[in-house]
Amino acid sequence: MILLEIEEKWQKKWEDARIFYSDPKDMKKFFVNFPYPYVNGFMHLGHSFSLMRAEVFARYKRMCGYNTLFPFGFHATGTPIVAAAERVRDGEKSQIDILEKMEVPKELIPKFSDPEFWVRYFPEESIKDLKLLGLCVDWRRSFITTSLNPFYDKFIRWQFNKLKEKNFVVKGEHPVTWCPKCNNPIGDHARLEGEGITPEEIILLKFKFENKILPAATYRVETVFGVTNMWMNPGTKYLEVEVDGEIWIISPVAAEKLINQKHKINIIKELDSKELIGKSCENPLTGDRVPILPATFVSPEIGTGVVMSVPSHAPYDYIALKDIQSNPSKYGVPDSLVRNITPIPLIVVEDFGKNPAIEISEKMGISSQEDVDKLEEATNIIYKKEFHQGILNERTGKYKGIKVSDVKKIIVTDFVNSGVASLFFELPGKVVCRCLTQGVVKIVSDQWFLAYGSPEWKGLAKKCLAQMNIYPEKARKQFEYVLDWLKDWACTREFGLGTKLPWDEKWVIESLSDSTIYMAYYVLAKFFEDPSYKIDPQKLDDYFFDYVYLKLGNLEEVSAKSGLSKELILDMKKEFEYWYPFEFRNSGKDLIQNHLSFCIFNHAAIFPEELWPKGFGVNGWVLVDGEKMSKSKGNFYTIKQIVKMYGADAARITLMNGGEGLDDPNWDSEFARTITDKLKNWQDFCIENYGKGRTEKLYIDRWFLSVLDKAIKETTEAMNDTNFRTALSKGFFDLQRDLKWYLKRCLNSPNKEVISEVIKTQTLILAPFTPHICEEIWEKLGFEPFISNASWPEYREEMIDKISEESEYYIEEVVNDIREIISVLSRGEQKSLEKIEIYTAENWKWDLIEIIKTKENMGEAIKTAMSNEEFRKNGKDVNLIIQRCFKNRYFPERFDEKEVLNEAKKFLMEEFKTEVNIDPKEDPGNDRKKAIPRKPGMHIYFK
RNA sequence: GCGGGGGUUGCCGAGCAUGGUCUAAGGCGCCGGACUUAAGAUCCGGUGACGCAGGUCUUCGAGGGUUCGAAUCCCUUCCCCCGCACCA
Repeated sequence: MILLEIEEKWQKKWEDARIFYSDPKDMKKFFVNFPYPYVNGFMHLGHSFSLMRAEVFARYKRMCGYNTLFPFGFHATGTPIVAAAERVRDGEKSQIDILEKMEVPKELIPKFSDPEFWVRYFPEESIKDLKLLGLCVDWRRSFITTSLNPFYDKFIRWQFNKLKEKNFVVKGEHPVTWCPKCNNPIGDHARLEGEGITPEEIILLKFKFENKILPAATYRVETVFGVTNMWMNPGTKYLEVEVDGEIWIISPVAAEKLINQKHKINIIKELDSKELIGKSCENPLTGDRVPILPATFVSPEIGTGVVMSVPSHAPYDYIALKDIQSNPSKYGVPDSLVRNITPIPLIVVEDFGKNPAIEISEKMGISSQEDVDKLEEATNIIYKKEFHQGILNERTGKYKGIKVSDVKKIIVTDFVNSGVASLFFELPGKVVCRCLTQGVVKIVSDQWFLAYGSPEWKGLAKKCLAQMNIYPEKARKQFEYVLDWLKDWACTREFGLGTKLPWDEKWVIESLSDSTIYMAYYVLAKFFEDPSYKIDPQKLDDYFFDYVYLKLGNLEEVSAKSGLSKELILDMKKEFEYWYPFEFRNSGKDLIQNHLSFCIFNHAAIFPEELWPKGFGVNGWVLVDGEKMSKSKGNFYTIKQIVKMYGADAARITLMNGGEGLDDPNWDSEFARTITDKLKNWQDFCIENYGKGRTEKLYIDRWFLSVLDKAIKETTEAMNDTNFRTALSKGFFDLQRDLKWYLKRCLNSPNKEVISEVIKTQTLILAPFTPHICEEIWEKLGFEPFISNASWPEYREEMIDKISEESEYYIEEVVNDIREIISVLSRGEQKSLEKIEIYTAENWKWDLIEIIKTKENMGEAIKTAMSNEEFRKNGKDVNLIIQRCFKNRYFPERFDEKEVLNEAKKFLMEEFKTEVNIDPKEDPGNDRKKAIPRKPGMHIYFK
């Protein structure tokens, strides 16, 4: 059963009482937020974990006496929605399927051909779903991004003008994976094929051929010193092309690529490779003349279709060369041309001989250039080894004696500067756009960048990070690394929803760049989203945001320009000054390397130090019953579905119990299914027991109060560190177990004060996790609504009582010992007991422990003990006790064992359903002698 | 390769900072029992091995070391996961 009715009831009450509508007040504040979701679908389980961490923290802080703000926006910036809308318009089946699978009402689907409809529809639906979860969000502040929201649009323009003023926006060019049809970069998510593939730099080495250039493409520039010949594919056409004033011979595909990579080209004529094969060209570095030979492994699709041959270090080259040397006529070249070609060793690696490619080919038994799998493997092995360990030999001239990994960059720069080489970008694999077009590399010029690579900006960002709380602290290193590693970020696109770049309106600001400081916008959204303020966005320009956010300009002027009253403007300003900066922003760990770091950078650039972010939380990715969530696996759930199946409280607590830290949290369906009953039982228990019970005080009451206080302490610590699973574990599951033990121990007759205290505390601890049922309990117990606004239980050091805990632990151990003896003796058979006799340790044994506990070591302890005559009488036992204590470094706290046992006597009798005697006069088995402090002797009699 | 995080008893997952009550919490699963006409749920007990009196022996990726004592500290080694971007 689930608790939908109760949930609805309280959600309505919260809304009616507007308790989560947070306004500035004369009290300490806490601002929590969460990266707004992209509105191309419903919110799902994947969002919900990160979200719930913000939610639980917000509720917790509220109970700790903070005026807490938790706003929630929606992100529409970027290309996916526009692209998806286009696909709907084109009637593309796969896209319509996606919408149908999401359970979008069928009749609405045609409307999704308009991007604006997505932007209206999904935020509305998401808000409904999130309300079902019982979030403590101030919904007045919700908004969408892009120019569809003119206020936000103005805000982003302001932000970019600020960045520009500080020279943090710069112009430049960079290579991207590009779709020629969509005329846009193809991000990973927009690919049918080729995820993770990015442009790689490859070097074109300009071999001279007649007056022309034969550009050989290679990842291994350093091997140019060992070239023995060139390879061209005998079966394909080549082109003679004018490239930047030189004549190049390259494959047709390569010519296309050059156009996209900012080269001016002009095709002169087509060439048959036969016109070149058999002739020779000149190595631009060594001046050697080398023959051009045919090889089928050369692909015209990759690089330039021209490959240099280094048989000493490249297995492909070696095998092809061997093929051709063994049968030149088959390849149509004269024997004289190839007979004398011998591999030229260049790179020295300890474990390899002179010609590693030959060795490995022989070892792996590679016989033909068609044996692609083995050749790839061999190439990889050699490449890795030579790159990391290889040292260049004398043939490489001035690079001799240097490690390949150290010298590679230098060589490239040298070659490019001296004009013998040219940079080129290549995709190391096939990329296919969602529109089915194959991706290419394009060098985008006139591109605007956020200069995250700038050292001064990095400096500010690092300073910002240093003053932040990172939850978990473990993730800080990751942030430090990212701040260092980030380079300039291309912040504009030619296509998609968003805000236009204020000074260059052909560009739209890209989605990760318009979402960096918008937490400050929530503060104003309260005003912008409320039409009764009659704010005209057209009148709000930079001067306005300057005033409200940065205290620049003067009120008179701002009021005059904006047409807003001074009071209103001051209210906005005060609101901002009250709430900002934010204390906690939580997201998945995947956002560390972009969004969260960008957030740091942009705050550091625009705002003064006191307004920099105060804390980030990051977490892993939700697993569903141990498996990755995915639509294809059929374990993909929206928030709506989850709430329907399990209820909001169950969903919330299941999420928070699923994990913490950077590990992937796990949604446990079994837990979700069973937890509601447990919560319901708790409710019943509370109602049944609150304010009832005996007034007499027992040991066990003292014990439980101590345990309760410890639980509060540990739970509070966990909550403060956003370790919510630990908090649940200590503050709910452990506490419930202790409660059970307590009830058992007091034979179901709890002390009135104690039980009431526990009920109250436990319910308060649960409130951030399962607020609905806790509200219900709170109300039933007669407290003022709302528990959401009640105070988190306070920990009181003086309630911790070590002696009670010790003595209770003692009882537990007595029970365990009795059980063990019974089980050993009964050997699986059922035997009934006649009686149990327990003998506590004599007083002198306790005295002994008091004396030896302060001693440094065993020797000293024995010495001291034996100086006392009474101990000396029992020398053997004294020795035993001392040994035990020192072996475990454990000296029990003294308490009256007999008294404790006597109080627990009824319980023990109940537990073992037999007679129990404590310290009986008769001791036929001489069991008392075996007793040591905290470990009584005992004798068990069977019938 | 670079950077980060990990390898714990059937599984999940604590513990490791501050070495000793650590055979190592808790959950799940499994076994036994109670309840029930029965199933489910719930509750109790067990769940490394051996043990006819509360004990003994063996385990924390692997190997070595420090220590009276190591899951915890040090060294070596193997393996796994995540990120490395132009994007939500």
